[in-house]
Amino acid sequence: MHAEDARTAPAVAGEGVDAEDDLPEQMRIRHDKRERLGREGIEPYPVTLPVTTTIGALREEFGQLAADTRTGVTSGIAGRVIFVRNAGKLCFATLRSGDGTEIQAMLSLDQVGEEPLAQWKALVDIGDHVFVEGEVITSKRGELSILANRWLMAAKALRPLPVAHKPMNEDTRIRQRYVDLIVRPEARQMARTRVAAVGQLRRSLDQRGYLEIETPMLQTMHGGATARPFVTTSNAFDIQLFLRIAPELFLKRAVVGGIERVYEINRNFRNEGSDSTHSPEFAMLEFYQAYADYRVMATITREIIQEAAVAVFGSTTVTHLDGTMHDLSGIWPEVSLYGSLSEAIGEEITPQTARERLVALCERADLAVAPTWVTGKLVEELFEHYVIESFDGRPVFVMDYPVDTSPLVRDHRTEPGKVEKWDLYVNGYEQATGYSELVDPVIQRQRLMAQAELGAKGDVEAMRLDEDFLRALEHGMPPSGGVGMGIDRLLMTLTGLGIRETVLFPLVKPER
RNA sequence: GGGUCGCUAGCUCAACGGUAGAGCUGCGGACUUUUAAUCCGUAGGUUCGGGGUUCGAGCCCCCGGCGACCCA
Repeated sequence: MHAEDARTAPAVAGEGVDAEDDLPEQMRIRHDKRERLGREGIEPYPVTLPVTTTIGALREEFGQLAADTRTGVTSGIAGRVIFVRNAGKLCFATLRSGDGTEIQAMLSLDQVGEEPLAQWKALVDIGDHVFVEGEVITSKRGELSILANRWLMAAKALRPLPVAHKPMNEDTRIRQRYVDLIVRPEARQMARTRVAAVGQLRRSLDQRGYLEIETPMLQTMHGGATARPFVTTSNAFDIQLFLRIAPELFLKRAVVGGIERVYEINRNFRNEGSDSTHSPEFAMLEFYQAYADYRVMATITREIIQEAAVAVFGSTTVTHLDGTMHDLSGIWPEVSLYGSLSEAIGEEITPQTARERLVALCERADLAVAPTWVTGKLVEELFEHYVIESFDGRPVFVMDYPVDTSPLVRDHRTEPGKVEKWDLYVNGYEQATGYSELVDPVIQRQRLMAQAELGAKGDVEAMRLDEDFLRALEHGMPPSGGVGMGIDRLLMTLTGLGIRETVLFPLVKPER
């Protein structure tokens, strides 16, 4: 009969009805309930509700009451229905607020009346936001409850929640984080852990006399890192713009200008793929300090990570979500990049080692080598292949990098061919990097010229020759140390989760 | 980039190439102290999309989409 209607009805007239009919059964029913609420004079989406307190506040004030207590206190609270237990003349529902605190609503025939109780049973689903007003009591089983004298819909949910007791598919969790946040306490906790950690980073740097600034995300020239940028356009200026890959060159301009301790926490964008440690957009802390070198910066980096751990866990021993404990206390070991690699492969590797030899070593290790790679890049690849696993996840500072992969870093004060740069590795990934910054404008120009040559040869990751940055350096930049630290990766270090769990709404391919 | 695996009801998962099922959720009923309530009854499907093989495809083959893991 329905099919008959659809066939004979005019297409336009039938459209709305068909769309409704195409909904899954459970959504259709919730749409019907929304309609019925309106018909029966219960606003499904009221603009305001007579809320008098929060679930958390009631928990705090009355959390310790003995079973079967009446307080004589009347409160109005709102929350999302997460469980429903309806009996004939007495209904229970667990309400939860956004901070995760919960309270039980009780609706009894004699308190709330026949029609409101029937409407509650018929129209309230798991997932709805409801308002309940009544006396604060504890049930016979001791559960803190509101014994309702009336209820109102706060917001009708048209989609059913997933089953609360089976973990959702990971992809769905990420794509529909709003659902993940509703059903999974760990997801809500991550949002708060992130705030705790980032807030502490700010306090740690503020206490050390740093000034937080914001530098351009839209840049006319990308620089400060070797990475492929996202390209966009300014219609008004009719010019090509880049989403920044790093704030480095602007923070250094600020140091030139006299902001001698400066930092920024903000997003970088790199036009690359994603995996469990990479995301095309990621949050980054960069901080620069005049009259400091890379060793000073390493110490500060260790301290602020430890302080973040204490802010989150109350201890420098962090507990990952899988229950494992990781000790971040004390001084972290340093290893030499070239020294540790030489030891690992049983052959002396130096900045002077011939390119052919390094290529041969890479091939022996089954590492794919691009013909454009400079010797430093080959050494870094070999290092990542042979050495990092031996760190066993513990934090390690890897010291003194090749000059040809680090165009913004000062030459090592004693070791030719190397620069004063470290990478901090934790759990096998790069957590932070620190430099003694290159401040000699003549050498910086040479380095950027070399980058420009690579770019001319087609290296899409090469840095550009930023004349304005060089002009700034030519005004004199004090000797400085600088650090870049991944915020998402700091959260990974603290929680043991993948980057897509530390970011609330990571970029995912559209579902089509 | 390469390899392996996965995609089935709102959710989590089954199903030898032969009538697509279960639990929870939903719907109807009973129940005034429940805690993932319980009991009885019941509905719910474009098996990721497109081609092919076959009497017959969720399953086999090809192309594509999305994802996970491993490798480089």
